[in-house]
Amino acid sequence: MSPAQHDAEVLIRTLREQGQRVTTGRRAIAEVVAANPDLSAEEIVGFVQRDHPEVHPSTVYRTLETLEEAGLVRHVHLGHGPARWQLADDPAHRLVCEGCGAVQLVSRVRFDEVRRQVEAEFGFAIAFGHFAMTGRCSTCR
Amino acid sequence: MSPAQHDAEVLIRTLREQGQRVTTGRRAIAEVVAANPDLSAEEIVGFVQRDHPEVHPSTVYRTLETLEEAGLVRHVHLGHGPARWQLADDPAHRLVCEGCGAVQLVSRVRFDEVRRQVEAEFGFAIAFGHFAMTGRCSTCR
DNA sequence: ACCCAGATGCGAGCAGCTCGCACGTAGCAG
DNA sequence: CTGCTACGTGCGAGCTGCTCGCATCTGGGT
Repeated sequence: MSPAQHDAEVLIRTLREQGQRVTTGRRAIAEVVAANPDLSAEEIVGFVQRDHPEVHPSTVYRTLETLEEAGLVRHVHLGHGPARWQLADDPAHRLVCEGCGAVQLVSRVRFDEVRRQVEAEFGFAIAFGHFAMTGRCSTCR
Repeated sequence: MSPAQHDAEVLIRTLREQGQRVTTGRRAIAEVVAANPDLSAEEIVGFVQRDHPEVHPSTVYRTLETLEEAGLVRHVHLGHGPARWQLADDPAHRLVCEGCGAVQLVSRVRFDEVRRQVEAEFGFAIAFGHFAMTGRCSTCR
């Protein structure tokens, strides 16, 4: 079993443990999100409908919301345009270049020092995640 | 003349210097943005239409775009919902609490150290601005 | 005072969701 | 294995926050 399949299993199992029903659509959506980080909802619809054309876009939106409330996935805004979905325990933070649009993945733990510093100085605990950080990558500077 | 009126004058003058036309609508929009940071486009429409009810919402959107291209204003996303507009030289960065929604203004220069650190480690120049930083304020933690 | 590129009012259109409703099915009780 | 029912779904309408095309108007140079 691939790591992504394993992740999807965990999502599905956790959903069931929380008293939620497991449907074909939910299972397919969990698999797609686990296997493909940073897809938009519309892209997820595309992947899901390859195998399950009957799954409606609104079901995808609602399922993503359910999974997010369950703390299993999260969405992040990389710029204008649709939100991007990923597993809640995705260990990377996104740096988006305003010049070329490139997305640089950086391990979250490498921001611990910055987080500590901001927390000490401003009493504010940054939750890197909901919005990407925008700026200029080394080649665009 | 209030500082905001002065700022508005600078905006208008710079527009004209860039070969753009100065209209009643543009003047009114510049004054509203200079006097009230972090308004949404729709709120700006409201303010402008008090004195100039003929100014159409689409004019406000287009003028904000023009002012942004001229480097005079910028928009920032504080969360879901409409963008918020401010003068490009607004010296504050926004920290938005995910718990209570409070917006904490922090002088940008106080992030210089963080910026330097991230640049040294990841080769990425963070442009605090287009997205606010989300997290938890001291009272919500 | 005249001219015309550029700005505006207006309304249609679009992206990205969100919601209400009727139907269908997961999952539990028996 | 069967039946029940509340939760999930397909479907389409609706909503927010812009964006655009077009005809008309006007700022500002001559």
